[in-house]
Amino acid sequence: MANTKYVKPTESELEILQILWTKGLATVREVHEELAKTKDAGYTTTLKLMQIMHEKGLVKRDDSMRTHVYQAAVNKEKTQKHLLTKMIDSLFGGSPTQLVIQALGSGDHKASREELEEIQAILNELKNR
Amino acid sequence: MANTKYVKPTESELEILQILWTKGLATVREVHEELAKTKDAGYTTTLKLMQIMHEKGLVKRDDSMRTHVYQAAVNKEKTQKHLLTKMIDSLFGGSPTQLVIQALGSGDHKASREELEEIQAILNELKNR
DNA sequence: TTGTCATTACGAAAATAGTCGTATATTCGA
DNA sequence: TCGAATATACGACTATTTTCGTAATGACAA
Repeated sequence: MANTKYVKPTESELEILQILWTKGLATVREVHEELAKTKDAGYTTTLKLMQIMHEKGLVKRDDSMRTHVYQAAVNKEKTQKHLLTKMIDSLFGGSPTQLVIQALGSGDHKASREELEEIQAILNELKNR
Repeated sequence: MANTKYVKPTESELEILQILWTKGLATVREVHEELAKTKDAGYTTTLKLMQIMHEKGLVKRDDSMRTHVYQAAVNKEKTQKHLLTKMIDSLFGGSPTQLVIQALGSGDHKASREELEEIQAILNELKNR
C-alpha cells in the first residue's frame, strides 16, 4: 500500500537517525545538543538536515506546536539490514559469512558470553535447516 | 615509514577495488567490462575514477606500456575492517555482535554448511577464552 | 601512408552532500 | 509593550563525487 521507496540515508542523516532511534521523540535542539558532543556544526545545519530528512520521509514530525517534535520514520532494523546487505555486496563479494568472520575476528571489540550465546543460537537454527 | 594516511574509498572506488582484489592485475578496459555488468557508465568515467584512485594512492599502476595495468594498493582485509568498524560504531552502537546477528539473520543470503562451520570455529575459539 | 580504433589526459558539467547566514515569527519576562 | 531569546524557513555557497565530452597520441591493418 504505502509507496515506501527505500531512501538511503547519508552519513549525517544516519547520525541523526541513530539519536532519534534512541530518544524516540526529540526536538531539533535536543538532537543538535547530542550531535554537538561528537561533531561541530551549527544549529541551522542540524535543522536543515532534519528538514531534508522530513522531505525524504526519513523522519516524521509534529509541527502543531512552535517547536516541532521529530521521530524516526524508518525502522531501525530494516535500515541496518539494508545498509548491511549493501556492504556485503559491495565489500564482501556477497558473502555475509565473510563479513561475520571479519567482524568477530577483529580483536579490538569483544563479545560477552551472552552475546556469544546469542550468536550460537542463531547459528544452531541455521544449521537445522 | 610510509606515510600512509588512511584514505576512505568512495562507493564507486570500492566497486573498483573489489574487482582489482579479485583480478590482481587489470587494465581499465577489463575493470570497465566487469563494472558494466552491474552498472551503466561510460568508459571514460571508469578511467577517470581509476586515475583519481591513483592520485589518492588507492591503486598502483604500471604505465610503462601504452595500456596501463592497475592493481590495488590497499589491503583488502584492512579496508574491510576499517569500514566494518565504522559501520559498527555508527549503526550498531559499537556492538559487533548486533551486526553479526543482523547479518546472519538476513534471510535472503544463505550461508553454506562450510561457512557455518567456519563461523562455528571462530565462535568456539572466542568461547574458550 | 592513411584511416580507424583504442588509449590516456584533461577539464568541466551534473549530481549529491553539507554548511551557514539571514529573514521572519513566536514566546515570554521585565 | 518591548526586547531578548529561540524557533523555523529558505536560499545560497562550498565541497565532494560522479559523469562525460573532447583532444592528443599511439597502434595497426589495408
